[in-house]
This record gives sequence, structure tokens and C-alpha cells, in this order.
Amino acid sequence: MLNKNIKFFTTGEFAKLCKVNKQTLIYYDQIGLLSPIMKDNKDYRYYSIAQYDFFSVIELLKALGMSLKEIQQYMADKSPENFLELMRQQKEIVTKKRRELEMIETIIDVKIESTAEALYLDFDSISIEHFPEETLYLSKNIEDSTEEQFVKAVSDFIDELDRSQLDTGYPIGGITKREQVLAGNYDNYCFLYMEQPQPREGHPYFKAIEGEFIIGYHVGPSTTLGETYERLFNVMQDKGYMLGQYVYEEYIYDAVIKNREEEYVTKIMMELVKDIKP
Amino acid sequence: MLNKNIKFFTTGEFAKLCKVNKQTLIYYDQIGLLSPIMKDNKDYRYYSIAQYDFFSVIELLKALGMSLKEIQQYMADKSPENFLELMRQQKEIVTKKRRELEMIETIIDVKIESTAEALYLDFDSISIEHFPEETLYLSKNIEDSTEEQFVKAVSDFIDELDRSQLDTGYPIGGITKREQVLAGNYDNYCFLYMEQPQPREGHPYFKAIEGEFIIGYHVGPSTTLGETYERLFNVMQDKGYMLGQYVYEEYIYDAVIKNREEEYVTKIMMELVKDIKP
DNA sequence: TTAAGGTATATAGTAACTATATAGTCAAGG
DNA sequence: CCTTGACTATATAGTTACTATATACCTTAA
Repeated sequence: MLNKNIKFFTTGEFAKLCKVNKQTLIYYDQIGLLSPIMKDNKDYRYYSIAQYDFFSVIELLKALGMSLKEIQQYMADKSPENFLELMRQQKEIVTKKRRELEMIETIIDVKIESTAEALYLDFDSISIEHFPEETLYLSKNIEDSTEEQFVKAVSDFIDELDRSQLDTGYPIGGITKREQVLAGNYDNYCFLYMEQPQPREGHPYFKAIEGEFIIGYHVGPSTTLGETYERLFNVMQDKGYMLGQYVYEEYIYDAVIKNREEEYVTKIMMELVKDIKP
Repeated sequence: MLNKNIKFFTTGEFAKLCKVNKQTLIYYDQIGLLSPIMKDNKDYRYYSIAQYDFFSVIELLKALGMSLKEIQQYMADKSPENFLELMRQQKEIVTKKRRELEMIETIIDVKIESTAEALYLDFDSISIEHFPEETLYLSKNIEDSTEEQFVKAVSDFIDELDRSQLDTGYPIGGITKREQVLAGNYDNYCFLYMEQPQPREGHPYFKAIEGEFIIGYHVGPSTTLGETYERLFNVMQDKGYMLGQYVYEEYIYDAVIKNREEEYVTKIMMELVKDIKP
């Protein structure tokens, strides 16, 4: 910043320039981070315009996530070389943060879209549809796992989605094998999955599904899932279909959206094959 | 999250699952944000797996920048409509944050570039160069302003850069008119400016410069600028040039890097015209 | 001369933890 | 049976980066 000779700012004026609370400047003075260039005999503070530069660097470093203490340490030992080093470090961090925000933005988009869609759904309807190929990211096999193993698997899966940036905002679903469903073990999932509308290269475990599906919604806690499954089986038989290999389950409304478990909505999608017998 | 039946976690176990400090869970219990599903007669806390769902919602909303109080309020009154509303609000906030980060990224780039460049500069050198067209964002006219008016103008200019997102990380420079420089009024700037490497549409006051310039560096406080100007004038005459219309001044090392004013370096760029007389 | 508006200091409050001190609980080993 | 180690609990204080409040002093304009 250029100096036109020296005009001083009072604390209030300088605070307005910097767009912060006056108390914040007093605080910075107290901790010795940014002290006014002079004080008069009444202890009034006076800041110079050059100190605005200093202030904006503090703001930048703060925005980069440095604590005031760290900023102070850096300020005590600054040089072009140190500044360069700092900026290079921070650049990486900021880029990473921006990518994360971009991820969150697309997740929010998905949430908005699917919640808005769900608002107009009739949860009593049962339909049969043809599903196009879809890419899913799968957890490791969790069939016949104990409760503890299941919990661990879910937590691992979430970690993995996070780490590999595969959390697309779609709900975590569960895949159950035909035999388990037929035996009434609706919660013995063999895999967890998350839909990947734009699958990225370099990740294993992707699986595509395509074909006829029967779709129904279960309202209420998972303990009463059986009732909905039975309704679905009835329609299935009426229409001359048999259960295919896998069943997919997803929460439409879960703990994020509804308070009481009785209001949770599970979407059930069962793969179909045409019954050969008439 | 999909439910498998009920297994309880102690505070320590649950804290590990959630990857937080045990005290944090106790704190959440105290403020009533997330209380264990049961306490035994010894006041030991027990959490259920469904509460992990609840916890991850808290984490999500926290990541979106909501305070625990706000989260608590939302949790008390969940509905698809509210969730949709929340997501729409958050989307705007996240987008704004991402834009800010993008700004910071470009500012960091500029700082890296100009600091690295300055590292290898010889501040005693004087050179004559052809400058390509450059776009500058100008302040309003500040010629002959009083100190107070100057301060006001600087502060307005900074505000404007902020508001219009035109702070590119380049130093704020000052433009002085030929006549003022010839009269020795080196600090009677007529405009402040900031370089705009990628000028955006929809902003007035842009100005392009192009032509021959003499470039020199002044080391020390602005009070001794005159000495450097004289050196520059001598070289200029030797080479058969005359002063053009404007002079541009910028700080190279600002308060970010050097503490003491004697180490400030001002870059002086004077527009040239060829002297007609031999 | 009094009111409005500025300055100062000192102190307490805030959010969201985090750390520490003290004490009770529980299972295993000697 | 007693001790040890690893857990649990509460209560209280500390942390960061402010923010608010109370009280007092100073300046200027009506």
C-alpha cells in the first residue's frame, strides 16, 4: 500500500476499514499480534494505513486456517523465502479444501433432487419397471455377519467412501441374496452399496444391474419389513414373475429427515425373472 | 443406515466408533443434543447403533457450518420439507465458500509468482522495457486530495475491490501524472490501481497501458523517493528519452514480508517517449 | 452545561470442545 | 482378599478468538 504522508486512524475508523469489531483490534493489540503504530498520552490508539496491509495478511492466513498464535510465530520471523514456502504449503491445502467443497455441492444437489422427488411419491404404490444399467460401489461381503461385524463393516464402508471420495450423496443401500429373502432374512445383507452416477476410474468392486424390477415402499421400522415384502410377493405372483438374484433396499426417509422410526421409508427393489410355468 | 438388531456401546466404544473424544459425547449429552438411549443405575451411558445415524447427521450439519444449537433446533422439527429447505440454504452458503476459496487460490498464485520473481531481482538495476497491454482497475480520481480524502479514497477502493471480487492479490499501485512528477510531487497520485490479469466483464474503469517504460527500484521509505527518481531521470536523458504521460508505483516487498520500513522496495515504472531533439 | 459520541480498561460470557482432578466400578492375578 | 489396571462418572478449569458489558474519561456541538 502506498503512503501519502501520514494520516492516522483511530481504533473505530481502522476497525471500519478492516470490517471488524473494535474489540478485535484491542484484542490483537493485547496479544501483540497487531499493535497500533502509536498511542497518545491518553492511551488512544492510532493506526497507519500501512498497517492495513499487515491486517489483510493476518486475514489471509486466518482464512487459510492458521491460528493467531501460528500467525504471530510466522510474523516474528518473516522473509520472502518463508513467505514463499508458506504460500506453497497453503496452496495445496486450499486446493484440497476447494475440492471437498465441490464434492459437498454435488452431494447437496443429489439430496435436493431425491428429497424433492420423494415429496411426490405415493408410498402405497407398487410398480414394475425396467432399470437401466447402474454402477454401484460395493462394500466387502457382510453376509451372516454378527452385529459387531456389521457395525464395523458399515463404519469401514463409510470411511472408504470418504477416503476415496465416492460419497455421492445417494443413500447407502443394502443388497440381499434371493435365498435369504425367500427364507425371510430380510436384514441379512450381503453387501452395502452406493450409487455412482459418474463412476471414476481406478476403483474396483463396481457392479452394474439391469433388468426388470418390482418397486415398493415400506413405511415404518425395519422390524416390520416382512409385511411389505409379502405385499410385493403377491403382486409379483399375480403378474407372473419370480424373484431374481438380488434385492436392493434404500432408505428414502431416515434419521436425517424424520424423527420417529415409524416414519422411516425404505424403498425395496427386487430383481425379477419371468415365471416359466403359466 | 440400515438396522441390524440391538447391541449397546459404552461411551468409550461409541466414541471410538464416532471417532471423537469421549468427553465430546458427554458434552453432547449435557447440552441435550445426543443423549444415550439408556443409563444404568451407576449412570453409565449406553448408546445404540441407531444413535450412530443420529451422530452422523450431526457431523454432516456441522460440516455445513451449522452450530450445535441450530442443529438441535433442526433435529427437533425434522421433515422432508425442512430438510429440503435446509439443503437449499446450505447450497448457497457452500457455493459462496467455494468461490471464496477460488479467489484465495488465485491470490496465492499471484503472491507466489511475485515473491519468487522479487527474490532474483537486482534492486540497483535500471532497465528500459516494452510493456504489453495490461488491464488495471482504477480508483476514482484522487489528485490533489487532502490526507483525509486520500484515506477515504483508499478505504473506498479496498471496499470496492472486496465487493466486486477484484482483489487479485497484486499490490495496490498508484498512478502519478507527468506534471506532478516533474514538479517533484511524487506522492500526489491521481489514481490507485490493481492489476487484473483476467479482467471480468461488467466492470467499468478499466484502462490498458502499452509502450516503453523505464523501470527502477527504490529501497527505503517513501520520504526518500526523490533520490531514485533522479537516478531514473539521468538514465532516461542519457538514452534519449523523455517522460511520458504517467508514472506507476508499486510496493514489491510489503509489510507481509519485511517489518522495517527501510526495507520496503518500491517499483517505479515511468512511461517513456522518444526525445525528438538529438 | 449537557448530551451524543467517541475513547479506554477490566471483566465476564460465548461455542465447542479438551484436560485434569477426584472418585466409583469391575475383572483378573497373586 | 487385596491390589492393579482399565474402565466409568462428575465437576471444574482451560482453550481460542472473539464479543458484550460496565464503568470511566475525553471531545465536540447545541
